[in-house]
Amino acid sequence: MKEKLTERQNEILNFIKDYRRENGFPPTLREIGGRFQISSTFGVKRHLNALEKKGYVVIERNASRGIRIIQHDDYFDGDTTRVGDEFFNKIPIVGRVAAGSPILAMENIEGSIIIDPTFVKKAEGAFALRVRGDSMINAGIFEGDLVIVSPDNKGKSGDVIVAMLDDEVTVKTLNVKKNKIVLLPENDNYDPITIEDKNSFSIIGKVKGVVRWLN
Amino acid sequence: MKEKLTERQNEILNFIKDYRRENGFPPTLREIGGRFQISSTFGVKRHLNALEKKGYVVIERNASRGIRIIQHDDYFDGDTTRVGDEFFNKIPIVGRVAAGSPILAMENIEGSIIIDPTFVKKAEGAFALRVRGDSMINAGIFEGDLVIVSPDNKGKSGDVIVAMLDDEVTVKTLNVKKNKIVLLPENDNYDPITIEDKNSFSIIGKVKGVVRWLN
DNA sequence: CATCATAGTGCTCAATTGTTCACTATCAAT
DNA sequence: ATTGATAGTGAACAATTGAGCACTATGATG
Repeated sequence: MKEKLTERQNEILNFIKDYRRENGFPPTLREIGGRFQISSTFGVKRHLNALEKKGYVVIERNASRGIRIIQHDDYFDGDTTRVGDEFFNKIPIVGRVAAGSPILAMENIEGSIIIDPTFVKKAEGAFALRVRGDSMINAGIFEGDLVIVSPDNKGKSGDVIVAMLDDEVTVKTLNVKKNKIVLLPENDNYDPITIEDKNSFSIIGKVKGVVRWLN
Repeated sequence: MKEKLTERQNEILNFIKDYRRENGFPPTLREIGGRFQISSTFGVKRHLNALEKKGYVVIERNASRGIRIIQHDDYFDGDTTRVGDEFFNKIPIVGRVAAGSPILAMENIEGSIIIDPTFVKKAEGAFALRVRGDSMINAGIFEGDLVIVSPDNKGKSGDVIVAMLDDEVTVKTLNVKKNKIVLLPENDNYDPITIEDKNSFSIIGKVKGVVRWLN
């Protein structure tokens, strides 16, 4: 079993994976540093050393961009299928969530959908949620749409996120102020929701995509 | 169409692919030269330049190992893949369409996307079109979104369709009146378009879905 | 409080790597 | 016979990139 990563290390590992998928080769130390405002290559190098020690990557000594990513086992099991160089990706569709039940509980699953693996990976634990209500129409998210949710990413201010609020699942734009969390609907008929009781609130994940089928 | 490679160029391209698959990153000029007993990096570089000119790779200037391998998919046959009992579906993404060119011309294709075969089948000749402009925001279709288009289905009144109008591709709601075709934008800032000259107008297909990726 | 792991700065240095030049050689096609 | 595309040498140079050191800071833990 692999050792657990710190928050920072996990961010950096994900950046390396994304970069490599987009460019076909891994980033340099300075490119990683640039992304995270780490001005010293040494700071970055130590993160890589930590990732290597914990078994997530292998670093080629003195080689530029010499980062080998070690695939997690769970990348290959379950519903991710490898065909040649491509990964096909089947994620569950969550329909109406029964109050109090874990969102991915069997009773909440209404089916599955294949999603391009360029965008979300099964390894991220992504799932699709069918949207109820019209509170996000100004963001182009309508009743019945599927939003693709990545629980690995809890979102930052301005992101569209899925949250659990008083046993209900809701899609809103996240707005973080100093000491205050506000959920913004994207519909003038609804008011922003200010989080008063942090115990009855949690962020499930960031919305990474929207899928709609007509007729 | 891609130009033919020489024997040597083909060997080198294959080596780069193999190297990348084994190591997770592309080789350096000297590593390529080492494999083929080419002592000068310049000799190797010129092979890469040739590969780039012929459209097989893209070289990142001054970047170590900066070799991007361009995938040459044949979009029009053999891209439905069977895995077990499931069919996976890869359809081309059409970006900006050059005026006067057929919409699926190679120069218009910017990539491909895997779509759940439950919704659109390759057999329908479906493709994805990247949306330009904001004329459909009230229908939840934004600039940059991908609309999934089925050319088998020319749509009926009330459907969102993709049409070719005066050498331009446009997404609108179709409205058929007796003896008149009107294209309705879904944005109050735009006016409906009444088709006067049927020669400069044709329906490409019906929009069967919308896909949007955030960040 | 002391200790340890994590995280970062600013800097130097060495190694790696890409770029370019002038020159040679082969082969196919004009 | 001359031209053009391909293929390669050897060297010098510039740019990128990784490695390492001394030092600072924070939070968790015992």
